[in-house]
Amino acid sequence: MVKTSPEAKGRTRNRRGEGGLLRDEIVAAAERILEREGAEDAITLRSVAREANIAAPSIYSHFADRDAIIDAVLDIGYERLRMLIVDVTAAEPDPVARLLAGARAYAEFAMTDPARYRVLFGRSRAPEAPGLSGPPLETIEGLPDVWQRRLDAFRTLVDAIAACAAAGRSDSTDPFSDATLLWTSMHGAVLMRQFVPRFPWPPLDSAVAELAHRIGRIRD
Amino acid sequence: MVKTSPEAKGRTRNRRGEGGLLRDEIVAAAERILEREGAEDAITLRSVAREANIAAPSIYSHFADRDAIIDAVLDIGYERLRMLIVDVTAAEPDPVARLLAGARAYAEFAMTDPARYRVLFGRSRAPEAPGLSGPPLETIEGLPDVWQRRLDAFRTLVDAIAACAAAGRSDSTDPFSDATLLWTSMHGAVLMRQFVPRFPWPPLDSAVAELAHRIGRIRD
DNA sequence: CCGTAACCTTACAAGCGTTAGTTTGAAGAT
DNA sequence: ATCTTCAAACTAACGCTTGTAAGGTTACGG
Repeated sequence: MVKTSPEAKGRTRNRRGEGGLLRDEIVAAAERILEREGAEDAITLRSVAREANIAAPSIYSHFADRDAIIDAVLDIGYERLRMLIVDVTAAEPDPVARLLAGARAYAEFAMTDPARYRVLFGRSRAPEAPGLSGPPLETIEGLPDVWQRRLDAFRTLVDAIAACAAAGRSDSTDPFSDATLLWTSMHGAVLMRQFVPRFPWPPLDSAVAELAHRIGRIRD
Repeated sequence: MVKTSPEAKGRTRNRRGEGGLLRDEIVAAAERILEREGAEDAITLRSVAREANIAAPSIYSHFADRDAIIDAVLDIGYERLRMLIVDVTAAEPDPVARLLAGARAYAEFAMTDPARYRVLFGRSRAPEAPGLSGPPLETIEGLPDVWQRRLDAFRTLVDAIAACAAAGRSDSTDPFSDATLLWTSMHGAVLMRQFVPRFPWPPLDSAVAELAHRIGRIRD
């Protein structure tokens, strides 16, 4: 019997050599679940399999285990965030405007897709990727490759503040420290908004702008 | 059969009317698990029962369900934090010193007991307590009683900034907004430090002091 | 010595990650 | 046009943990 219906059980087999197609569908399914359910542990082998209309063990052809799926979701997420910020900042010639645009984009990313953001930057389970724990490093250069890519957005932030300072628009004497402060502050701002939505929050945009100005020491 | 507990099975029964004793032991067990495992979902009925050397269903005499246990842990946690801040700030006559002391205490609480802090302010699962979701409110006065108590520490922060402004030590014109910014910023600072321990973080104390100064608009 | 508070054992249905073995059907060879 | 092969999917099942229901036992206070 030929199954062409996409909803029916079982999947029309991929062509030879195109098994990788399913891999992408699995990740996409995992992302859909994450966005819909809003919690990382809603991503189970079986839920992903259901979502992708697949038998659970079929996943093992493409991923070593459950964590590998989540890692894939993570990588895509970090890349998406990086691209978003690059896109938004590249167009801005003015350093202050660039800083603000980047910060706003970061915050909006977090609020638009809260579950994904929480997985990216607040994963509760096993942040035991090599290099995540251990003694603190002198510079982020010492972090493993995975984190180099993951913290690319942060580097953009450091540069943005440094550019403001170089242009005489900011009093920052330590762009790295100030970027760190600004980054974590925005992190807290978006997470708390997600956690207590009914709190009388000021608009996120103005909060981000205030943080950027005060922490980034922007001249008025 | 594997004995996971050093204690023999079964519990010496409490006296009549003292069943409440076990209730406290259950909560204590849950707190121990949370601190040891570092994740909220390590608190299961059965893990708590094991930790308390109790049969799992015995918990139902004292708690309606799993969530009720966590709620109890939450309530204790919020109260502990509130007390800590009250203790630390009550002794300080100088408003700026009081602000700094309170902020530092908050941050230290979060770093000393990371798992508990995350459950208090970053609970991933079902923040569906009445009033947590829904339309945003005009003031925090509209939040339900549970959250009134829970946000007591925040009120202290608003007052502290207002006191600084009143004493001419801060340029804040909107203590509520500034307190909000400062609160969420500290939240982000501690969470990120927990999430990426190897990042070359500046000392938490100085980060908190910087945030308090810049966001609280403390005069130099 | 009874009633009942306090705690117990047993059991169930779900759901999980994972392993093992089997079917299917398109690609390439004959 | 037919056969062969094997990647890509399947079904079945194991062993585990979970929350919870139902009902049994023990020993203290009246």
